[in-house]
Amino acid sequence: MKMQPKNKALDPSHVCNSRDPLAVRELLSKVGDKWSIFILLTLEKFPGYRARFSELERAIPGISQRMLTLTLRNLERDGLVRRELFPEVPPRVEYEITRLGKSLLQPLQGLVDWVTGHWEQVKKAQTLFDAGR
Amino acid sequence: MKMQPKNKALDPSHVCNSRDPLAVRELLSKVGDKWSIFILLTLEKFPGYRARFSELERAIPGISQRMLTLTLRNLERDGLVRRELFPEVPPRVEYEITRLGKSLLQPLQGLVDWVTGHWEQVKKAQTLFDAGR
DNA sequence: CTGTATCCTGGGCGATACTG
DNA sequence: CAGTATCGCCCAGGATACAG
Repeated sequence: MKMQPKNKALDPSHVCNSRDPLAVRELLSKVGDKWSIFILLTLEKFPGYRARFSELERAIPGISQRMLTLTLRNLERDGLVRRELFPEVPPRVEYEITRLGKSLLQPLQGLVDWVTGHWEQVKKAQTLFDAGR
Repeated sequence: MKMQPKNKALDPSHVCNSRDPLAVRELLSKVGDKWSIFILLTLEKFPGYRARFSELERAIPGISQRMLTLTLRNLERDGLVRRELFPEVPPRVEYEITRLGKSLLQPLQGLVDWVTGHWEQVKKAQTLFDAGR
């Protein structure tokens, strides 16, 4: 975490206090990575917000074993997901969204809704922009 | 965009239709990059949701000229930001959040609020996790 | 079944220099 | 002032093989 020098004369923090953005950026550096959203939204669809490793793997097309493990580990570390190991053979592991994780699902749903409602506009803006070179 | 094989027996899409996640992932691949959030949230603080290039540069500590240009260009392409060039010498350019962009600020504010309310818990979860190795 | 260990590549992004 | 061009580093993440 880097601290920027405090120069009152040049510091524009009276306009943008830059605390919110910093924290949100840190959140996005977690949940904004390639697979976290998929895992959270997929887990949400399972009964009891619970699924085992292999179920997630099948439910998320294109994810590699490696990235599923790593991303789940990060989500677990952030307290968004809980891991439960059943000592059987073959081993079974279940992942479940925590209360904290569920609380995050609501603002995320806000993004989902925005996309649903505005994606067309974005696409149109893009083609318009690209048309103008 | 890759299509997964359609095997009804194994396809768990009745559980997770995987359309929402795909669109949200695409959104996050834009707005979830290193600087977009900073620009949007910073622009929001300026009167009239407007600021010139150099103001943004000063208001966002650490951003390079290159990334400011590139990120602004992407936001403009997506229709989230409008660029206005005043043909003076020296040239002046102002950036303004569009209606579409403003509509995105609301779900983004949801994320900001979540961070504000839950960041402590995340940090605590992390130290707990790290303590257990 | 659920991971872990390596290797490898593409691209995001910073630093720097130059332009109208 | 507001860009564009070039170079180079780093690392997220894919492929593959192996392990408990």
